[in-house]
Amino acid sequence: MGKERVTVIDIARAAGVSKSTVSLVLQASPLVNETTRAKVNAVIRELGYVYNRGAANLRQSNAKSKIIGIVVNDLTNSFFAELAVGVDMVVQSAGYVQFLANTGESVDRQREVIASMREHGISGLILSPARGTEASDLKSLVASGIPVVNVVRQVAGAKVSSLVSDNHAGTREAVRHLAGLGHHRIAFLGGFPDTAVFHERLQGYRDALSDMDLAVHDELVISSAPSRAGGVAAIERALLLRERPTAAVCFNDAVAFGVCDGLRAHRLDPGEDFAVIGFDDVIEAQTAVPALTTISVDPQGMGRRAAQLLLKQINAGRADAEAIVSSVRLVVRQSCGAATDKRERLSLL
Amino acid sequence: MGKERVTVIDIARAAGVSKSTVSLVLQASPLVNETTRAKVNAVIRELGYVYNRGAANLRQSNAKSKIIGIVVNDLTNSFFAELAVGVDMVVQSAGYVQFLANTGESVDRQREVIASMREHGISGLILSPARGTEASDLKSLVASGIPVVNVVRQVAGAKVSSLVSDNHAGTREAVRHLAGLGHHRIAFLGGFPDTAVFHERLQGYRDALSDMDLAVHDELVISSAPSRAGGVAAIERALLLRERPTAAVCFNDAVAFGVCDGLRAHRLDPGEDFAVIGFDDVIEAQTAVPALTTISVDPQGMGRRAAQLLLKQINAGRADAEAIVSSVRLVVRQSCGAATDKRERLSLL
DNA sequence: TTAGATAATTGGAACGTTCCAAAATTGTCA
DNA sequence: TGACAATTTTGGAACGTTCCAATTATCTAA
Repeated sequence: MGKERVTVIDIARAAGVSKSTVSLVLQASPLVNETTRAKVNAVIRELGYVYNRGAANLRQSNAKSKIIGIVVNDLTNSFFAELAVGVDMVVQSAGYVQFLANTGESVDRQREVIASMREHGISGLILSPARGTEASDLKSLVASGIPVVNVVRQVAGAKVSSLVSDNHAGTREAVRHLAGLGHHRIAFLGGFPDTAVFHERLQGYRDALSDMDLAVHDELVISSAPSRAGGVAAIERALLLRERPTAAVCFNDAVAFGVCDGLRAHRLDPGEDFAVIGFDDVIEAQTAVPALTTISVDPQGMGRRAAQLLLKQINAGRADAEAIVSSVRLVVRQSCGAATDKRERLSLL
Repeated sequence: MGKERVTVIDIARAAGVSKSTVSLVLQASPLVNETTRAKVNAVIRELGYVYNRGAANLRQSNAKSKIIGIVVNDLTNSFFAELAVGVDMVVQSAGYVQFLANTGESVDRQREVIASMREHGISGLILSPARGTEASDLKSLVASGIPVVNVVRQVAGAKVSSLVSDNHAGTREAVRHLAGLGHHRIAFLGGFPDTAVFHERLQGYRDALSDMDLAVHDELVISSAPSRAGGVAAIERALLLRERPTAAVCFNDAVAFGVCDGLRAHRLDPGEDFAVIGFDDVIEAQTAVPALTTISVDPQGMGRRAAQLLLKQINAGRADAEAIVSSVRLVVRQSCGAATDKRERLSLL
């Protein structure tokens, strides 16, 4: 039953008009008479017609496919899941649909999925590049005139727009806050040192220490995987130091949660005995115990802004690359030991 | 530069063959001579040709589009993010690409995204239905012969395959384990009571209590949003009871984490003073402190199996609906107070 | 050498839509 | 009523691919 497709021609026949008229109705063209439109629409519903976008954008090679691609490097990290949700929101409401793929930090996989998306005729791409992505990986894509917006990470030398958070200002503010609370041995924990993001955040940390006339101790910078497990590992090493730190700025929230876990495993109370600050403000940050003080980058908002930027470029035909640095703000909660009230947490219940 | 598309005809001209031959090369047909194939492939690379799938599956209306759709009801829940990653794995390696959309539990949004996916000619759909989805919402989809696999939640009366976890056996085993540890006031916390999943898990809880000759106290069943915040709320209410429970089986891991948070807020130590068991085994379950005892449903594995089931149906032309109940197992960690070693956690570092 | 088989190649037609130029219909006003 | 404009409608061509039937090139063996 219902095996063979209902086409625009079937509709035309049933409604007693030409296929061109049906096409105009489908595009909500003002050229068609109201009565005709109503009749055609009725037939469309009756026959259960479904529009064939493949055929459509075969003809209109300029006005593209209404698909935008989004590829992220780690979907299991809730930061990226939320980013994707933010993108989805604006993209949907603009009548586009999103193709989502996960690369798991593999540039090979990334190449495959981008190729596949091109074959499907995406009109734009939002990309959180896998580690090790080079400008050449994106070259043919941008050469073909498909707008690309990089998020979270930049790719050096690539002529594409980017939207990254102000990593330098973020860690800088975090360190200043901790120093203001009287800490002077502040660690920087987690993250892979071969990424630009890591260096930006680390530099913010270093600059803030200088600003506050505090010494920079290299042994207090401990890199690790940017994950919860990595956070546990990093704090373990930090606690082995002859002179222990009393506070830490973490590469991201996942690391910060791991650090809290590790502290507890040593019978230390995060927020009381040791101050912890994260980066990202993922959704769990406010409900965790202790609630996490963190640099808020608002992943969903970032996804929304990236999508808007991309749509702007798609509509503009070919806007030239712009680099947007999205500002961040410190959200003070319990984990840095400075919060004075519990209202924020309780209001969630 | 590079504005106009390179087509199969351009390739043909440049390689000195006909477009039909190029087409055969693209399909890796054995009919074409090795030398010709090599030459054509060289030209393809040289001119930077990209395959136009839209045009292709316009012609071959039977062999579909190599797109599979996946729509989930809450992508910010890491369970679904991991499910999507699992689906992506097998779908990618079968040469398909995945269209992912998030409904945020809205049936309206769900209707929109499914319609959009149909227009793009998906060859199959994996669906974790939004709350309130009815069989009629899927009717025209299955009538058109597109295979659908429901995951996590079933839709009553819908003639589609489904893959759900054995909810009843899961909570049953959890309760038995707690009873075996000597608990006899065991709560069931979290979840929306208007879902089938809730009832299945609740029934497993009840049946296990009966099995163990324990009384079923209705006040120990406290529903809430299936989220971390919901877990906090549920345990708050449980601790207000005249006769407090000493253990809880939670609707899912998110609730369980919230319960741990809530316990700590009352200076109770989860695992020591109160036993907590979750459901799902999300990735954080093993790294959390205390590591969460939970019913493992292996979200990635479930995604993989759902994708395999779907691909099987796509290839079979039209396999009839099958309902698979995926078995679950109790993973004992610290949060139920029964774990004897820390090796599992430490091995992660 | 050639008949017959096999291997390799090829030109159109077709898929379902949109666009274009042109035709048909309706409306307006002197 | 006729002439012109404005509104609606329409038939084909085109988009980039695959399929089919048919053609051409190459091989085999008597």
